[in-house]
Amino acid sequence: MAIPYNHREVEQKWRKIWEEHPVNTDDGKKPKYYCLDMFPYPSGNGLHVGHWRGYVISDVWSRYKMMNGHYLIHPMGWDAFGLPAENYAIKMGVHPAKSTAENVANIKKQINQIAAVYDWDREVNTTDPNFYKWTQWIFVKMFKEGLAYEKEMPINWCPSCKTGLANEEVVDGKCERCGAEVTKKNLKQWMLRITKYADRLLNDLDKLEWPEKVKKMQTDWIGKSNGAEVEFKVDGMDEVITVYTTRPDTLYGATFMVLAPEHKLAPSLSTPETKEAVDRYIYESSMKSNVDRLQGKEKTGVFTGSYAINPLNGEKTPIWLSDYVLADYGTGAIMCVPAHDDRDFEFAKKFNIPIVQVIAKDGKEIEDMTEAYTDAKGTMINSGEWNGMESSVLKSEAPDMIEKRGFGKKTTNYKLRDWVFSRQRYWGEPIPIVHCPDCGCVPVPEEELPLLLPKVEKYQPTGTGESPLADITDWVNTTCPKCGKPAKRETNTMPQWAGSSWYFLRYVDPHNQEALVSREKADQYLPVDMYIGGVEHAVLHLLYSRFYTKFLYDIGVIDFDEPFQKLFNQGMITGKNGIKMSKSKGNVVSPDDLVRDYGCDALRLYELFVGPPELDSEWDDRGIEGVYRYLIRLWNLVMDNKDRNVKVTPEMVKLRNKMTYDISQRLNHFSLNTVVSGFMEYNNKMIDMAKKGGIDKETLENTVVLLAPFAPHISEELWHELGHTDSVFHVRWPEADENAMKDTEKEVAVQINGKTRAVIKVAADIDKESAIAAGKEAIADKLTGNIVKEIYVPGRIINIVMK
RNA sequence: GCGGAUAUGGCGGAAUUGGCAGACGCGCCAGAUUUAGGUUCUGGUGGGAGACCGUGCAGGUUCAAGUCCUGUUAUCCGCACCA
Repeated sequence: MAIPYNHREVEQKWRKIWEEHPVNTDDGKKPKYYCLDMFPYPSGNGLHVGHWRGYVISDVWSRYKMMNGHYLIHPMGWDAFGLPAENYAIKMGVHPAKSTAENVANIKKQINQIAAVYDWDREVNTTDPNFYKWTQWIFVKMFKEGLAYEKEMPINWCPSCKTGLANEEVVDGKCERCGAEVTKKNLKQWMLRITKYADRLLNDLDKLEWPEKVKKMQTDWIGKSNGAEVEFKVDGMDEVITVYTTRPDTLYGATFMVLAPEHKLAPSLSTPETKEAVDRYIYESSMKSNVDRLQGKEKTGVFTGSYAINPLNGEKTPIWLSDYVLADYGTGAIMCVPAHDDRDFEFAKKFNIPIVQVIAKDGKEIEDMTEAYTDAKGTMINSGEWNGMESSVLKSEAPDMIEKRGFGKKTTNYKLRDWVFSRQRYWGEPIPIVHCPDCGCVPVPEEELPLLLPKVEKYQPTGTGESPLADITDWVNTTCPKCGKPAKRETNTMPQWAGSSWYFLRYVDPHNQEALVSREKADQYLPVDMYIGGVEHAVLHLLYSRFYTKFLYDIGVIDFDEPFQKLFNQGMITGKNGIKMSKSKGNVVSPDDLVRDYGCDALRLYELFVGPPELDSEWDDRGIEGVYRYLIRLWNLVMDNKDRNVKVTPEMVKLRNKMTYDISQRLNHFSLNTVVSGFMEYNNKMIDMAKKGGIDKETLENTVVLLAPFAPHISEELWHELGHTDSVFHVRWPEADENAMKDTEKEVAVQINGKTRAVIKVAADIDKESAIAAGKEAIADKLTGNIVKEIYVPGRIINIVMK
């Protein structure tokens, strides 16, 4: 009796050997392959089986690339600055530096259980001064290029986290982190001019092999629209209101105008009769929170008493105020065409404002309009000189026409806002700026970076809009790098996204003291070929990283302007009934026990086997038994047959090639769940074959090589049991000989009117007539009607159509 | 409201893209081994006595539909007055 499979022994043995003799080596000749995991925030809760999934997928893919002759960049690091780490530290009552270090050590231990081929020499940590030196350096460069600027403005403020937030961090009017309702607060903030890159961020999406869903989300977030700004004179006043519209073709249909209550002209447009109502409306709007404003479905508004002159036809249109117009988009004022816009229609109906149709629907004017006609399809009517034009044509030509006539201009607008970059918190990179009374904002000289985050006793957020750093007078008081006079340091810190926006560059040159990354190494190992992680970063981290990469390209640090060529979003692993795993729900499954009982290899396989990798999957512990049994059966199969000297038959050759073909195909399509089921299926076939007379060594070897990226330890062990001394990971990934896997005989279903009546075996190269004849013979007793049609799909189906 | 994804046995899920629905696994049933339980092994397992019926629901195209078309429902995700 051979030795039974003991996962613990096998896994411990190879873990140690691989540590001493790494399998991923750079000989300077192999092409690189950079496969990146989204680096984790080192949470105190440790890993659950859901975290494993992405790491297993990326490791399988990496090892597969390695066996195809690549040198891997497959690193891991820690996104350790930011709110979650700080909130955790506050909760536990320890300094974030301490809790972060502990959590990193703990999670690293857990990640090592996965047995991924991470190159720990490349490890980075965003809180390491040697790392954040370069995070600060990039900020200084951006400041010098005019991309980082200070501005006082109402920003999103989380009262629970006591810090400002970027637009991207506000979800449904709530804080992305803690769920508290976000309020507005006037604060002087550091901003990054990401809007300057809006067009490139949008257009370059085309170059990327990313899930369409993510591209769409970024496209929508950037929100580009083309249209025109049109100037309306205010009747009887020396004022002009500029509106932005994407539908200048409907200008003749503009029967009123609405300004956001925050519009700077709003208070001055009231008349003595309307003043009270107007002032009250402006005040009430200012008191509403974001959430209230979104929830108020019924439109509200007030007439100012003033009129604007439509520049095309000279007609007087009433000017209203309403909070359905956003102050910070376009010009904060719109022209309203109730006949062709849903919102304007609703407003006009409510306040009895005339509706003028200017695009004919189905060639005519609509009587008793009950909803707006919003398509730009149809001929223009009621539109003076534009009558008879096609609306879609006019829509694209009108901006130029308006520009020529001198009352407006062609304009492009974006929903994307500049990035609010300061946080009023302790645990982040200090913003390397000195405020000098004479010189203004002066960056810390590059050679003085990193500007260290001072150690403090009190790191709790103040809630006043100032960072806890403001209390450390020794640190705050400094001298101006430019003029040498007394000056004060910026006390805000950077958001968590600062480090994660560029960390992937550092992995290829993590110890460089002179540069963020040397140009040689950047050219050699970058960009990232495959990026694997959850979809939750679709518009946060992934947009910011693209922005940073483009900036670093522009200033010549790197020679590419997109960081991640391919992106794969793995689905979430949930608890029973699709409930997200969380400590509070008590449904967290820890990988530790499973590794102990079934081994790393079995858990790796099961992580893949639970379902299609891109979809969410419910975890069920019991299923792991299945893959574990498979490993035992494979082990026994190899052990029982490795020394039998079985004569190779064409069947074995066929099986081997089919297996190679199937596994490779599925792997290339990222159908990793079916790869695992494929291994089991072929294993059952090999066991049958072995029972009947044996299985040849070459087929066993081939199996073990194919399995290696998925279950590295057992594969390595069996590879050596099969008589090899070098690592299985140095074997080249096999190629299927498609000729050798062809069947000489095929099973063909014989149908009558699409219903299977028999299954026959025919020669694979049989001609149509013979096949049909053979089929008919097999079902002769059932051929009772008139045959109308006979269909033969080679190697698959014979269908006799009978009446 | 708009956009996207998903829907297949008791359960997770397969289905070379229009060609034998339910691969593979879990669970369950029976048998063998075992003093017994567990492990392991062998066989069975969509429904129905049956002809047949079966891929969320209703139609359609086709010799043939889980797959294509039209409509519809449910769940999840994203966006949400962006003029």
